Amino acid sequence: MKSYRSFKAGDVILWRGEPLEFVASMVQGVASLSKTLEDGRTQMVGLLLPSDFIGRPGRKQIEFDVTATSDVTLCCFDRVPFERLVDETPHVAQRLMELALDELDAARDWMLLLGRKTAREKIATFIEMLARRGRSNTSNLTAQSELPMTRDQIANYLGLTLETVSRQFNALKKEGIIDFKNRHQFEVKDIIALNEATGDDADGGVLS
Amino acid sequence: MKSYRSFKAGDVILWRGEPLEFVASMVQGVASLSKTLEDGRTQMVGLLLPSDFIGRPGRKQIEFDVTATSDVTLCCFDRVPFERLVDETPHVAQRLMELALDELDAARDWMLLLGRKTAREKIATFIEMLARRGRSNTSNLTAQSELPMTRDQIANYLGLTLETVSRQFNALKKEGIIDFKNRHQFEVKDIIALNEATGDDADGGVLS
DNA sequence: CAACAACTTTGATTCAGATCAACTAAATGC
DNA sequence: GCATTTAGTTGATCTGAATCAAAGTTGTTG
Repeated sequence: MKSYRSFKAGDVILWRGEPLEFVASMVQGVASLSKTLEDGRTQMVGLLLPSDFIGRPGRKQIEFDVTATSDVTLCCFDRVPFERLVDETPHVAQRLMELALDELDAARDWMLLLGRKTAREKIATFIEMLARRGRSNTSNLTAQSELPMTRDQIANYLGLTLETVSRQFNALKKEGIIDFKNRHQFEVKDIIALNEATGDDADGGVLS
Repeated sequence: MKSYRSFKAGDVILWRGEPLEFVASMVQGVASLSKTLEDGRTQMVGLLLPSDFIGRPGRKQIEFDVTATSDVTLCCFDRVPFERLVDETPHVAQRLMELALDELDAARDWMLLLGRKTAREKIATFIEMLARRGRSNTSNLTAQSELPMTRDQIANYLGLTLETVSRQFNALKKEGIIDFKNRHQFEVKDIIALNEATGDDADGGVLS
């Protein structure tokens, strides 16, 4: 009923349109949801971090590709018995609705970012999100965080090119707002300036 | 329990963060969901057409403004008894989940548009969507459709400026792909060319 | 550890779409 | 039906980010 599956960085976990045989919970690693245009331009439409859920109650297929961004472990459940469980347990159905609404809110925040934010604002928002959501597991207090993707993947998430991502990271570093321990570990040095750089309402994060 | 409410074009139906007193179904008109940055840049994150649902099962507030784009009539239900109905009727809860997943799919398609499509592709996608979704009520066969928003609102929906919207509409008109009866009535003259101009996979619409 | 591949940075140049600025057409009110 | 306002078009110019083009780094593998 329950099984673990592993994927290497770069592996495709699910293709768009493929029948969904299982639902899953992210155990470790980072995966991305992405959509592609005819000519190959791609846009990530979601990130899956540990504890996130993969699956669509009542749907037999998905409208995007799911790809392992880093090495990934999933905890999988067969779809059919899982759906039976959902039908029989209102509490679980309710929880899934909450998750769907959270994803919807996240998608809409990202629409604002993609449609209206400058490259600098996009990068600042992305860093701020990682610093908040993907806190490194050793301590909750250090601002040291993982950057779990390549510049190219970040570009596809933010609707930019990898060159622009690189330039904006280095601009924020030069200004002393962030610092890099190495290419995939960063630290927020000035959270106030970072928040200002996102373009969001000052109280946006506090209220939500 | 059930009541009708009317709004004039431009009226704000709900503000972000406002407690949700009611849920509603769109009876007529068009409303938009939008988000705003500190400095006033705004991005529409959804459109509500007749028969669409306003409300968030289990949530007491919304994360965006809802504004009447044209004159709007809503059929409203008090939130508390509605939630009781949802809790007691699995079938209704299931239907709401379906609606949420549809919105999520729509949001993700729009993320691809906002992040990766050119101005021309955005306009073509928008027209194609209206021609498909908002077919004029007199006949299902004519390609005559309503354009239920101003150039400025369209720009906020597509992540463009009104000038660019105007230029791209006129470019498509000059190419004979669409034609305008007046500013708010258009007709698709060449559906093949329009589809090509969207940048989507040729089979995208057929499979979904 | 050398050689190779993958990723990142940096610089020069270009271009799509934004911005600025008139001007025109359509609604709305008196 | 004329005046005023609001919405839309069109042109000129500017600019942020894309594209093109090397180098420089880091990581991997025999």
